[in-house]
Amino acid sequence: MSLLKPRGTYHHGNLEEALIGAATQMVRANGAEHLSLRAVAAEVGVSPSAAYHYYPDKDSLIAGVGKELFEHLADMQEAASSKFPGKNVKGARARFRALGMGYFEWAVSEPNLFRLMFGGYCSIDFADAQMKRQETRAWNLLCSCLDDLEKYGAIDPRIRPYGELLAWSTVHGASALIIEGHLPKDSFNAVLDGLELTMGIRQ
Amino acid sequence: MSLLKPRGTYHHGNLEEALIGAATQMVRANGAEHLSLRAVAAEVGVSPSAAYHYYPDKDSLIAGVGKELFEHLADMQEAASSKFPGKNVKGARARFRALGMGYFEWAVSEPNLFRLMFGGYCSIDFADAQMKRQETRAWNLLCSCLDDLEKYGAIDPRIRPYGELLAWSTVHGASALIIEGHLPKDSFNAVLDGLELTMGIRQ
DNA sequence: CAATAATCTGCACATCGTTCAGATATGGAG
DNA sequence: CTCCATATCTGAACGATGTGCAGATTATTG
Repeated sequence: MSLLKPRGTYHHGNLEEALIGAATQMVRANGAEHLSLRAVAAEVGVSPSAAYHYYPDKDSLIAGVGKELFEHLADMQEAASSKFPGKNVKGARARFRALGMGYFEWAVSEPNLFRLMFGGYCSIDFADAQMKRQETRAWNLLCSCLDDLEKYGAIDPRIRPYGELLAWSTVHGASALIIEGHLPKDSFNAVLDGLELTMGIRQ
Repeated sequence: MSLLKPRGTYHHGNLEEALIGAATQMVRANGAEHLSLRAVAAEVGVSPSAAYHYYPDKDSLIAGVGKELFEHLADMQEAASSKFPGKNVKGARARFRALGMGYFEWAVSEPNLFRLMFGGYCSIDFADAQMKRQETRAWNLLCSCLDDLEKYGAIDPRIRPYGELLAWSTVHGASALIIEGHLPKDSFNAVLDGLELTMGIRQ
């Protein structure tokens, strides 16, 4: 199914997903604050009103984009983590680093999408079951990585209970601050180094 | 000078600041994404075009709000820090905690303003000299607090070089994640506890 | 008091989100 | 195959928005 409706036809056939796809690309390029529902509809080859059959308003469309992005982020985290399957200290440490780096690189490479997800642009209910699951997927990756580190004695056990909270907050905060120009890009490596050092993560 | 232009008059007398003031209040209440330049002008008792004498477009007005907010944040950090002037470990530790808590409480009490500052809503050039100074003011508070901790031997010296970066990233990240509903509000205390623990900050 | 500059208004335009009546296609029942 | 209910989409319209411009009003300076 293509995004653009074949001309001469009346039914698109794939509108709901096509709208999300086009909206995602336009947010990616111009930022969520400049997204125009009319432009999205035009891009897909459909009248503006057609969108209202699938999304009650523009905010819902943006929320739809956000939901897909959170799935995508969880997928990426899984991919990053599974690149280092080693069942030993080295593997666990590599996974930790890959999770943090993956998060940051996603943020830096797609700042407009990252802002949409975390900047209050999309009104997603994160208590919602389906949404919770996506967040939990990524969260669990981090937890089990820390569990592994603990199992191998490669993390300070007094610190372990704070692990997920600290790691996510730090990595997220550094990513956000760097994206917005408050910190230089190359500081992220130092952040990861510092995080490993402070959490007592060692070879 | 009041915000509202006295009726029957032609010149406002204080438009530039009045616009910022009204805009700040409206962002505070409804979020930057719903700010209307026309509504701001109306609130101040002036025609929409009048605003264009002081700000070339709506984004610049929002940027003006942002600049003031960064000044305000630095002021608050100074106030929080100066509440604990003790020239000893206890004082330095209290300052560290107060800086983090102040940052978080500001974020939680004014999420819309916090988003405007850090969510990519305002296009501020943080390389700009005046802007740099405000950020540096807050940054220096953190640095000198960490310097004090080091001086009193209350922080792991190996970790010290990462201190500012880690503390700001972590506190900012936790604040942002909590505001957006990704983490529960009460997790911030744990974040601060964990931060002190991992950085080796001790009595 | 006169003239120049600063400040503000009124109107216009294109664009936007959204609504709604009605057009068009699809799929199932007879 | 035909007919009809239903899903899907169009077109025109409304009010609101950001912004530009010509000109009105006030302040300031000589």
